Parts: sequence; C-alpha cells; structure tokens
Amino acid sequence: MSSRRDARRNHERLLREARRLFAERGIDAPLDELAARAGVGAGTVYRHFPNRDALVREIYDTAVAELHDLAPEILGAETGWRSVELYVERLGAWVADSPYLPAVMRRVAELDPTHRPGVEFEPLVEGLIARAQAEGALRADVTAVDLGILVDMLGSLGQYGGEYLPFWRRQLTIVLDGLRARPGTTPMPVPGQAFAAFHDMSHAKGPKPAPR
Amino acid sequence: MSSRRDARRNHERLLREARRLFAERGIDAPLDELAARAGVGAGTVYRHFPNRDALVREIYDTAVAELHDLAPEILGAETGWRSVELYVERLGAWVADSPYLPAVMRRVAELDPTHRPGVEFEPLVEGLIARAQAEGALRADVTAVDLGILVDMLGSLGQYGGEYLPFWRRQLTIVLDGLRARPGTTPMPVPGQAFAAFHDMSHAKGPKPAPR
DNA sequence: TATGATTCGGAGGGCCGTCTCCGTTTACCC
DNA sequence: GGGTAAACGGAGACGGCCCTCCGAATCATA
Repeated sequence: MSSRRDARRNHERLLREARRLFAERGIDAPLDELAARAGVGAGTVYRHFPNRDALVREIYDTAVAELHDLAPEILGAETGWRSVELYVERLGAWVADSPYLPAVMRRVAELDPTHRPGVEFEPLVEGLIARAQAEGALRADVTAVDLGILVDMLGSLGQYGGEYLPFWRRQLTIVLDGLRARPGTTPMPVPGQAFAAFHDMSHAKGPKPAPR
Repeated sequence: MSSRRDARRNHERLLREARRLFAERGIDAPLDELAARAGVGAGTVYRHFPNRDALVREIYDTAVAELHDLAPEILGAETGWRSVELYVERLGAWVADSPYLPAVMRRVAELDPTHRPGVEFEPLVEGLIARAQAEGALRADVTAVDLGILVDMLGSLGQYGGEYLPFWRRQLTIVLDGLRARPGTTPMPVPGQAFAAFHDMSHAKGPKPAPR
C-alpha cells in the first residue's frame, strides 16, 4: 500500500470501476476503457495492476472478504434450518447482483488450480447442514456441495440484470421448498460428492481455458 | 446449399467444430482456430459464414430444430405433472451439456432484440402448466416463465464440465420437489411475469453489450 | 478426359487491445 | 516554500485476430 493519497484513491477507483465494467462488459473488457472510466491514464492502470490477472485476483480477494462478513449472521441463526435458508439466500443474492463474480472465480481457478476457494468455510457449512438435518428440517440426503451448487445456480440468474432481482426470490422459494425434509420427498439419485472430489472434477480436467 | 460435395462437407465440419470450440473456449474464440480444427483454410470459414454472427446464428437455428424434436415426447406425456418433469429434465439436460447454448442465445438476442426465441412454444408450455396444476400436482403459483428460468438455472451447471452431468440429477431432484404442490408449500413472493414482460426486461434495457 | 465453374488455402493489410517508456506532475517531508 | 521520490498520463510499439484477395486445387458435367 502506497503512502501517497492519490495512489490510494486511484487504486480504489480502479477496483470500483473494474467491478462495474466487468459486470457490464465481461471480464475481458478492454483495460483502456477501465482507465477512461476511472479518469486515469492507461499507464496508471498498469502501475497498480501489472496485468489483467492481477486485477482479477484482487477483485477476488475483496469478494472473499465480503464472504467473511456474511458468515456470522448466517451461522448465528437460531435454528439450523434458518441457517440453511440464510446461507442459500444471502450467498445467492450476493452472487446474483455481482455478475462479474462467476467469471472472476473461474479465472482465479484457472490461474491457480491448486487453490481451493473457501476451504476455510467447509467445516462450518458441514456443521450447519448437520444441525439442520438433526432438526429434521433439511432433507437428509443433501450435502454441502449440493448447497454450494444451488447457490451458483441461483446466482447465475444475475445474467438477467438488476431489474430481475425482485423476481429472483420466486426461484429461491422453489429451491428452498425442495430442500425441506417432508413426507414424499424424492430420494436423490447417485451419491453426493465431497468438496475435494467436486473441486478436482470441475477444475483439474475441465475444458482447457483459452491461453492468454 | 451448394451442389459440391466438398463444400457441404466443410460446412458440416465447421458447424460441428464450432460447437466444440465455442463450448471449450467461449463464443469469441478465434475463427482462425476454428479453421485449423476443421482442417480448413481461413478463407473457407468466411466463404461459409460471412462473419462470426452468421455462424452463431446458424448454430442457433440448429438448436431450435433440436428443440422441436424434443417437443412431442414432452407434450405427449400421460399426466400433466409428467410433462412438467420431462420439460425441466430434458431441456435442462440439453442446455447443460451444450455449454455454448446460453452464450449463443444471448448473442442472438443482442443481434435482433425484436426476435423472441421460442414464441411458438409459449402456448404449449402454458397449456402444459395449466394441466399439471389442474391435476393438483404442480404448485399453483408457478408460471411458465418460472419454469423456463429454472431450466436456465439447471442448464448453467454445464459450466462444471461433462463429468458433472450424472450429479446434475441431484439438483434436478431438488427443483422438481420444490415444484410439487403439497401442504406447507411456501407461497411465492411477488407476482410472476408474463413471457413478453420478462423478455423486455432482460433484453431491452440490460447492460449494454460490448460493441463489436 | 477435357472444360468451366466453384471452392479452397493461406499470406497479408488493417484494426484494436495490451503494455512500455519517459517527460511531466503531484504529494510528502523538512 | 524547496527538494526529492513517487505517481501520473498518453503516445506509440507490439501482437493477435478479423477478414480479403487471388492463384491453385477440386468438383460436376459431358
């Protein structure tokens, strides 16, 4: 972190505008455009972020920090089921109105395939699920990975733009109802995956990313 | 359609390789790469498709044709509920294992915002839903638009690659259970949208696409 | 097999985005 | 205020991709 105020200000500005730009035009939007939006010269962009990947990486880091901020409320709910609700709703909404997030996550995973985002949260989520299942409120065959994937699914609706967000809760309702333990629940096919197995499957041998 | 056999062969090959390439590297992958994969000169690509959009458009057309092929089985099911199940499952799976589809759809919508893909199916889907609701099997507050969005959601899981497809049915199970009419179902918030309203909202005033 | 029309191949022009370089400006410290 | 180190700005070199052009190759026809 620089000691000069203008440098800090520009850094902030670039990050903020980058999130907006990436949301609007995708993660490969021209960085000259970023410079223009931030009211800054092209050189300044590259002084702060040696290349696009560094920028993506820093956006990723701020996102992880936001995640940490969400944790206490979710984990501190009165019942396990309420925690599940909050988990799916808060994270889903957070992804849905940050349309740049999925692309950023994917890119970071490409850059560093060994890095598993959110490992530190895994035991917490496992515990949260166990609690809700012990209450008999959450269907017994659902795993932490399933829940994470449902959040991704809900988050993908961010593609429809901000005006869609109010309607987004409709799909949320359906998913949550599907998660509830009830008589007549359809058993889930094939066994669920562990975090590590899912991670390896979706990254290690996925389609090769475009070389950059 | 040309009368020369080599021309037809190259056209097929280009379409096939384009789908694979777009699936792996995204819809903006270099067309020179497409030429290389198809074992063809760059000039040949542009003889068959004057530009990238023409290529995207033709992929879109073949996708719509595939959709038409799916219709009879879905609509011909014995019960309305079974039709709903088949609709969500078949279309969801179809999108999920064609990772290029969402981007292609989006691009076509950008190219021609007046064009509403699948209008001809709308009354069919409405009827299908009415039938399942009349049976008391499908929750009463769900709309055709909701169902389409759920298919998109499920389809977005194609991002995890082909190895994920078997596990995909787990999320499908949850969504279908969430769609069932049952005592204790959570009412859906905010009224649902009509097809046209949803289309206008998600295209007409969405974030401006990158100029090309 | 000969002929003519059609398609193919791939080198290269032009454009656009990335990133560097360095003269100019700004902020901090005394 | 003066001095110095750090940051800024933007022109332009560079590279990659889109698309064109035209001589070479291939196909349909007789």
